[in-house]
Amino acid sequence: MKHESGYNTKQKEKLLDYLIANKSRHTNVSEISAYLAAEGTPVGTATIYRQLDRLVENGIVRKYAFDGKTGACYQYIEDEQQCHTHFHLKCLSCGRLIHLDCDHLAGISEHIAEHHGFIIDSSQTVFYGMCSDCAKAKKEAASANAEE
Amino acid sequence: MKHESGYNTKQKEKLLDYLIANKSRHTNVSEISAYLAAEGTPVGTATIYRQLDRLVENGIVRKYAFDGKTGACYQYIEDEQQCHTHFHLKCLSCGRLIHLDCDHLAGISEHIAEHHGFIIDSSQTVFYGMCSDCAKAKKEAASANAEE
DNA sequence: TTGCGTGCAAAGGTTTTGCATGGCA
DNA sequence: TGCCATGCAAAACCTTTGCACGCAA
Repeated sequence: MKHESGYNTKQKEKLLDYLIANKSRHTNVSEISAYLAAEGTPVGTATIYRQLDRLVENGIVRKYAFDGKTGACYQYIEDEQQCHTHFHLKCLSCGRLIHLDCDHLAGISEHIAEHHGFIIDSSQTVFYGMCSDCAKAKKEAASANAEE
Repeated sequence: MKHESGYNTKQKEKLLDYLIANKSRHTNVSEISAYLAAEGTPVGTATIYRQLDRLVENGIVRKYAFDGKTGACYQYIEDEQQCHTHFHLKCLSCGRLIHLDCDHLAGISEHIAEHHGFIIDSSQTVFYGMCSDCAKAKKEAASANAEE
């Protein structure tokens, strides 16, 4: 099985521990770095990136690249199976990222795979739009500004 | 109607010209910058970003953010109407952008709007994954590397 | 003329790289 | 012991921001 290649160092262990402990959500490098430092095992940024890269390559961790400036996010992959039913919604107004576990949506992947010959990587796919809060706000602004 | 707001400058014009001329594919800032410079109308990077931002806001250009380090990509949106039932598939392997007109997919927006209170902007939303060609190629590579 | 758009340069943030050292196997 | 991983710092990169000047309206 594709597992931790290379040596076992405590940095790598701690890093993986953290990822696993937070597998329900995604983190980023600065969070990881801050945690490890606070935890008593400060790890250099370069090392974190290097380990993360390897973990991603080995399929142990998933990398999300929502936005160039925010920095990439990483998340431990618990099980292969959870991948295809999990999408993300990102609000373009407030920037909120919403995790979406929905069986109905899972059908999308299948539909597209079958009918369009395209395999969606839902971990990389983000639906952009507006969350209910922002939609409300914009609706009001728009009605005041209607021109067409 | 949401069009080029603000003044008409030759920089903006050239930039838009380039985007329209390359509407079949996506470009990035360095490409644009290089082109404009070679073309005899060098435009400052800051200006390109600023104009691009505005174009994106006005719905004239679509912005893709694949990866932090690659930089964002931009693409001219040909027609307004194509947007709301129209999703995009982008192959992460070969970079191909596939336009997807499909009634079934249109239901996605409604489902998410109703059940998740989120309004998808399909013109900004891109499904990332793998096209059939690349999937085939990868499948072979993966089976050769199977360890479990 | 007014004020927006532009350009330059500097700042900001994330990620990568080089090199010497330290630790795993 | 040999080699990989680490750390630090510098570099590279993309993007944003400040400020003065030029140009569109």
